[in-house]
Amino acid sequence: MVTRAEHRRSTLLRLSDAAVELFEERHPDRPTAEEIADRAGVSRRTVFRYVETKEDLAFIRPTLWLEIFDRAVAEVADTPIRDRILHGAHQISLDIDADPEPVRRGLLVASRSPGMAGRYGAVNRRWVERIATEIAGPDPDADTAFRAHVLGSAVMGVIDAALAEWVEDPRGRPLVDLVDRGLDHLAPILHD
Amino acid sequence: MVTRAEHRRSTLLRLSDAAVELFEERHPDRPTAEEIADRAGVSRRTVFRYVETKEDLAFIRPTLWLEIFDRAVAEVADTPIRDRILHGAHQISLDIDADPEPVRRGLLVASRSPGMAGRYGAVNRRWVERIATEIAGPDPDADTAFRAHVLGSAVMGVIDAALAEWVEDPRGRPLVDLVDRGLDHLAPILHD
DNA sequence: CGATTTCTGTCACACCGTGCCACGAAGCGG
DNA sequence: CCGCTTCGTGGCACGGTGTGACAGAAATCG
Repeated sequence: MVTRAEHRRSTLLRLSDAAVELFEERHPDRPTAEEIADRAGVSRRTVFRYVETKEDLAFIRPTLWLEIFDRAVAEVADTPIRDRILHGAHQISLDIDADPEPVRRGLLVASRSPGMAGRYGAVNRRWVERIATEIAGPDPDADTAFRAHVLGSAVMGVIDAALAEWVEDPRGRPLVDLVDRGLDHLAPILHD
Repeated sequence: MVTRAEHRRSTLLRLSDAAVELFEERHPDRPTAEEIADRAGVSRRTVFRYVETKEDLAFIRPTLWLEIFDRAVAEVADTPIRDRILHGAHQISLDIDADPEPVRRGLLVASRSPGMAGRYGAVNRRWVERIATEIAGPDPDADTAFRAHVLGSAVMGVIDAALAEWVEDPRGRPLVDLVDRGLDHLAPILHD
């Protein structure tokens, strides 16, 4: 007997893998929702019970990272902002290292398909907001919120650039190192 | 007799205005492509000769800003990066001031519609790349490109935050001032 | 002017994303 | 273990999207 949560999670990852495979095989065309559904062993209708558009299936894992980040940040809530972000990146890296290939291939597919830039941009923006609230702290005034948004975008830029480099060479430097190096560029302005 | 360039431009802006109006009227529902086409006085088919998706019609003006930015930056090509960006922002502000309402309403519509966050994210990303290449200069090495991407995201964050504040109160401080203030946060790290 | 290129509307088509309904399997209190 | 409820699913139908193909009008060019 399988719990509902386990079942949902495994179906989601099966859909994700099927989608990434098919987006690779069909490039530059795109698979239909039905093909993805068939390969994952579910009906077309069910696909849209897991994601809003089929393109979202390429970013399932990066989307799940938000939860990891939340938990990680909560663990070190009373440390400086830079440490919190690094700790979050570290926990995410551990998750990636457990099985890097699907992540890498998903990000590659995403970066090549123009139609996906939009959906990936949406994930990106959610991350910016998340990091900005982390920097702003509770009840920020207008100026603090403004500054937090700017720094949030900058940190997201670090993560983006780090991921882009890591995707090209997954056997190279660990993702955390790349993020660490990127944050160095922001060191003069990144403080609580 | 109307030149082709003029004709295309006026059709595009007519589509943009029709779309913004209808997205406002129909909120939280969304107008169909056919309704937008009818109001703009063209066929549904023609809409998709101007934009890839109907949601793009809310950002027509921000998209056109890229051209203004390119021209402005070229004018002051030999000044420090901060001045170039400020000059670009200044030229864009002049364009906005000529007719601010459509811009403001478009951005408001865009910020409220979840489906649009994605498409707006795509525009956002094009801006990040554009600014990053401006910062990186010609033939950047890997480290320079990495740093440029980080700073590009940060600058985009400034513009984003400035636009968000300006949209809320268009009679408040001019957009250039808001961008200027935002760039102050990046001053310690923003140099050539 | 005629030849050519660009823009348009019409039509047809595959596909997307969603509401609705019925059914089976998981969860839960007794 | 048993009934009742809740959740996840497939099937179907439907309005809507975005695109290829084609033919005609309008501009550009020589």
